Amino acid sequence: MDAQLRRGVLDVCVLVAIKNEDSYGYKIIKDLKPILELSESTLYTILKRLEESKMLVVRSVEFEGRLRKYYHITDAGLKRIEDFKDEWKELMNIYSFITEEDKL
Amino acid sequence: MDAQLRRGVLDVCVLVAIKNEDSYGYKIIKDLKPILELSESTLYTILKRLEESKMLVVRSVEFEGRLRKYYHITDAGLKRIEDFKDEWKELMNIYSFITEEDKL
DNA sequence: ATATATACCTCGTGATATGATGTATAGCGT
DNA sequence: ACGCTATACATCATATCACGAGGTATATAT
Repeated sequence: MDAQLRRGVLDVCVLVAIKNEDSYGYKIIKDLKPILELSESTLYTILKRLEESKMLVVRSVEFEGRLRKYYHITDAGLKRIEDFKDEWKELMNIYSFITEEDKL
Repeated sequence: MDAQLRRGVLDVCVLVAIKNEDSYGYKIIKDLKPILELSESTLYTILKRLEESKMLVVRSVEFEGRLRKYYHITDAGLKRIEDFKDEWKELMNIYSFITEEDKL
């Protein structure tokens, strides 16, 4: 998929991935794999940004000798998902423009 | 609309705006206004990029003492629009993921 | 005269995704 | 014992991109 189009949905997908159950980096990548491939460097960048913008909070847990950072969505994060749905409507208008003009 | 989401459709909208009839910068902005607001700096950046990637070709015309640069879409430009439609299908999958997970 | 519309252009900035690279542990096969 | 793979985190450099701010110039209307 086009890189630009992808960027528009990346952060929302990550938020959705942790929405119903707190999750951690490695698991998020595996869970999203069927929908959207993303590398670790990409994900951790996004997670950091989402944390800075207070859309999620982090909690570190020791698990089998390894560190795990569990991410939990905040109200702001939930709102981001809702806002995305509104933006999608605008995007549908643009899509209609693209396909209808194309028919002429 | 979210900046990232917007980026995914900007160049395709510009291509569609010149698809059926050659057009020039100022006119493209006015034509796209009901669909998508874009500034001159944004548009000219996009036009230059689309020219560099050979999705359109340019022809300069003197009109009432002012310079006009008419943009004409190429086969590569038309293909870009078609590719976008395929990408849209992928994007719809992602959208379904976002809305369905959200229901749980 | 001045403001507005037309029409182009460039530069600097901030935001972003991504590959490359690094650190460290657990577990499994040979 | 050794190497490999999976797990799990992190950082840095780079390239791409939209956009505001600012610049140039002409025609027309007030």
